[in-house]
Amino acid sequence: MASISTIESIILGCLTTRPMSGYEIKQLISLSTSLFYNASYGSIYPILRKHEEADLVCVEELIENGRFKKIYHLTEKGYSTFLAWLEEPPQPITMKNDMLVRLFFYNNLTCEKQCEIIRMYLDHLRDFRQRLEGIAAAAYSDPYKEYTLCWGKDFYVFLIEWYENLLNDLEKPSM
Amino acid sequence: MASISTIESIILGCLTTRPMSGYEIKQLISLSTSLFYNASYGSIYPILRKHEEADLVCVEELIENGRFKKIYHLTEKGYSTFLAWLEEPPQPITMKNDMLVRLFFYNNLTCEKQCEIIRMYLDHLRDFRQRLEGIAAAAYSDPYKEYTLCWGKDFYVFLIEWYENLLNDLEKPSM
DNA sequence: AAAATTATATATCATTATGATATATGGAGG
DNA sequence: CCTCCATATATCATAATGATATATAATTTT
Repeated sequence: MASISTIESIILGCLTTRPMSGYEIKQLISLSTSLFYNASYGSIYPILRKHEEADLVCVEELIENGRFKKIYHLTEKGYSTFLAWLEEPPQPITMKNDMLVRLFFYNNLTCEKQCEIIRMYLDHLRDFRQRLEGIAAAAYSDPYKEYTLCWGKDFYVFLIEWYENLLNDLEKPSM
Repeated sequence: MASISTIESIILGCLTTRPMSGYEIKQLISLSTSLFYNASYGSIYPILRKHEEADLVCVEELIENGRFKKIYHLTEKGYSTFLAWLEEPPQPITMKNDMLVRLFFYNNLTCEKQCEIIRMYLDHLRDFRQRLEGIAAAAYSDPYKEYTLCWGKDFYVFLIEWYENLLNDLEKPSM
């Protein structure tokens, strides 16, 4: 039995909380898992159709406030497929972190320029962290969702401290 | 002037150290930036051709030990394009971290199963960290490459500590 | 009250990137 | 001698992104 992908699983996972539309799934992902796993409309809509064909979800078409809407419901097969995925071994973490790529090649830049960019980057990291801190963990339905929110906050604290140390190092006059 | 992408820049960046083949570029990326930015052959070879057409690199075709080889050299235009990229503002970090996706939906699993998976995951993280620690920073030509290696090690220390704390939390009998 | 903007909602598409596979040769070890 | 691994280039189906198109409802601004 061929296993399903992470994005396919996230979509099923969203539907374990309640039936919702593709648009609502995208919204939920954006303000919950997007920091560690994102998905675009260009993935979500085709996967929902694929899930429907595989009987993992079923569709309820309705008109709400004059607006056409497709509500996706998780089937039992969809739920058991999701549970099976949950127990599969996690894949290695991959990342797109171009600030570290820049740092890797920083010997091509003057020290002033390096520090200027890192200072700007730190501002951005602190801004982002502030926005994360603003999200109330209590808004979530269970402790696991709080844990992952907490991971995001901890990760940005790690990044900020790391770049602060780097800046200290670079600003220290070398011997 | 349209800017170049991060992968396109990494390839130019590799060529700032010395001229090399597509195969060598892939090798260098695999054991240096891959942790925070990876690239596959399916990206590298087409980009090298694109760079050649844009005069960012030039090609030296040769036969070494009877084996056909294309050595790519960075042009001046290629170097200035790379320098311009270095000063551009960094993009937000994106990630594929499916362990956190699993955690996000862990209310669907028994506590024993949760702990079992996290313990296995911690083993994997510790293994990976050990392998990272084995890479000698001294092998690198400049301190910036050491910094990024150090970031990788620090990131895995962060992850290990984070999941150790999580495991403690989950194993603690709830009131 | 009209206009503009934002939110809801689905869908598609060109471009980008991955992961796998194909092809071929040299070198090392059993 | 044969197998396996490293070197080396290339392509391709599949996946995923980011942007755009389309349309309507709700809200905010002028």
